[in-house]
Amino acid sequence: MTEPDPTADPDSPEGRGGAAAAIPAAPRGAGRAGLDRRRILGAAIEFIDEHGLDALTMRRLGAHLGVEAMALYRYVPGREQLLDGVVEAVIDELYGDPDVHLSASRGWQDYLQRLAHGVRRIALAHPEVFPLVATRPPAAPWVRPPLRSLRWVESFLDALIDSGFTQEAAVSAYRAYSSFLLGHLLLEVSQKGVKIGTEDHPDGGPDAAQSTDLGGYPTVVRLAPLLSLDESAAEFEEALENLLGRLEVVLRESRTPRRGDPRS
Amino acid sequence: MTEPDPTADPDSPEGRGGAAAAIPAAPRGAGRAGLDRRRILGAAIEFIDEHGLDALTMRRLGAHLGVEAMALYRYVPGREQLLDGVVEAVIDELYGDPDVHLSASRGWQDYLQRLAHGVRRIALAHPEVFPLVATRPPAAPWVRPPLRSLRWVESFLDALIDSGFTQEAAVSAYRAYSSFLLGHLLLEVSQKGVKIGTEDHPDGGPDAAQSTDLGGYPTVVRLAPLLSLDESAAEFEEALENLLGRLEVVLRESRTPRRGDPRS
DNA sequence: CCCACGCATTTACACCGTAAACAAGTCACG
DNA sequence: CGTGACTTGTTTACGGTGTAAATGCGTGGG
Repeated sequence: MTEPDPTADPDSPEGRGGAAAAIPAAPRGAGRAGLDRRRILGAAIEFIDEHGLDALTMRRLGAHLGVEAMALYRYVPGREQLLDGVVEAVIDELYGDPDVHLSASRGWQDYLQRLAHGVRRIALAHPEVFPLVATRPPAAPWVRPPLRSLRWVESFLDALIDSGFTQEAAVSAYRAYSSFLLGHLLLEVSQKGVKIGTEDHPDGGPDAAQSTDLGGYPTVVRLAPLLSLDESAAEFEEALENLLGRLEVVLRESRTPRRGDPRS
Repeated sequence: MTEPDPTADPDSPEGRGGAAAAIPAAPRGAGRAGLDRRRILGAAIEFIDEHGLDALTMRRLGAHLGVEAMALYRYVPGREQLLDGVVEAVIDELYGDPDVHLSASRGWQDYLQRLAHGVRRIALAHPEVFPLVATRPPAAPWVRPPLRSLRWVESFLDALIDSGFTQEAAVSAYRAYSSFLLGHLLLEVSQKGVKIGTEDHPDGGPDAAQSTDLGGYPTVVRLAPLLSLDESAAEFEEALENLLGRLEVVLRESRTPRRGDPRS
């Protein structure tokens, strides 16, 4: 069952072997014994995925781990840093993804493509966590969401520069790529979250007037089926492809710095 | 003074007449008398802009208005809804922007361009508020950040459809446009917030090792000047232009619906 | 005059993050 | 074995938060 449906989203948590979904937080056999920073972060991610970000509380997370809230403070300085640790841990799942490489051994396009899908996989696996990635202030001024860790930025820049990009081009590519990834995934995740998140409308009135009155917006109403259609995967692919194409142009232009001779 | 510098960012709060910067919350002359939902929302925006989102508390906002916290509850159901009201109010500043039109009277490209810059102006004017726009769950499943209000979505779709886009093309353009705007502005705002936000490093050691050890990231270190360069305005313009170009292609193709004849 | 009503305050409560004191292992070493 | 230091988790306590409920308090109409 769940045989590989060709129309399925390749980055959705169900449509894949499960990489980048589970965090190997508690490799020990037993569950209860031995607190640990990794275990705490893993539990926090699990908790957020399950109950939402607002529900995460030191006390509740403690309870979830079978421990008192204050116990967490021995491994985490405070709640803010715990959240920082959460986004770091989530991003670190990239290292465990066999489809994402740190070096552009098969060309920069392959590198960027794999990286993008890896990040998307993470975003879809942790839709409640991902907004954190976008919101939390970055460590260094230029390391920005969603490629938070310096290691990935380094890898990104190296990959492009090794592939022939100038330094300027690599940096501008980093910016374009980051903003594309962040925007697209944030939007996609927010839509996902709503589609399943809030299904509580217990006031089942007779004809149930929708939340807001759609009265004055005929076009929106008419296009509602199209608007609520979920073609995220295809759109992502297309936008990504477009970005890569754009970068290719940049690269080609940057390779012939002065000579007006593309030689066709 | 502050004469129009050609290199200045046209969307920055200082580089402009001031539209979309001040919210006309309290048109009444006096300050203290008469609470009011608009006044509360305006004060909340002002407060967030000034002290950051985390600092916003019912009690503090009350104090800021010269009133007790519970007084706010007569005009706002609760804190969550207050924040919803804040993003709504911020987005509503678009209506007061003379450079942004609700209809594409001068062509859809002009419309999209003006809208994008209008939203950018708002984002830059309220960098602390804008992440809220991205994070808050949308009212309807398909009305998503950053074009939260149905009225703008309606206007957007109408503008494109009136300009010859098919319904499908208009919807997909809406998605591409939204995600572009959101991603770019979120990144830009987050970078802005850091650049000025955290200037507190009172531990002025002798050689002051930067926050994290930049040891293992030579490329990042080498490109730091480039990475911290702020060319947001130009990048925004370029990415926007590219998006418009892409949409133009979509439009052209969508105008020849079936004939398998691109001719050449 | 008075009283009802709209508006702001006061009070109260459960919950939050976290500082500080405390207890309960665990382990090295004499 | 005793004993002290160290690790780990708990208890207690405090100030702050969102908000329900009761309380005051002008101010205008009968």
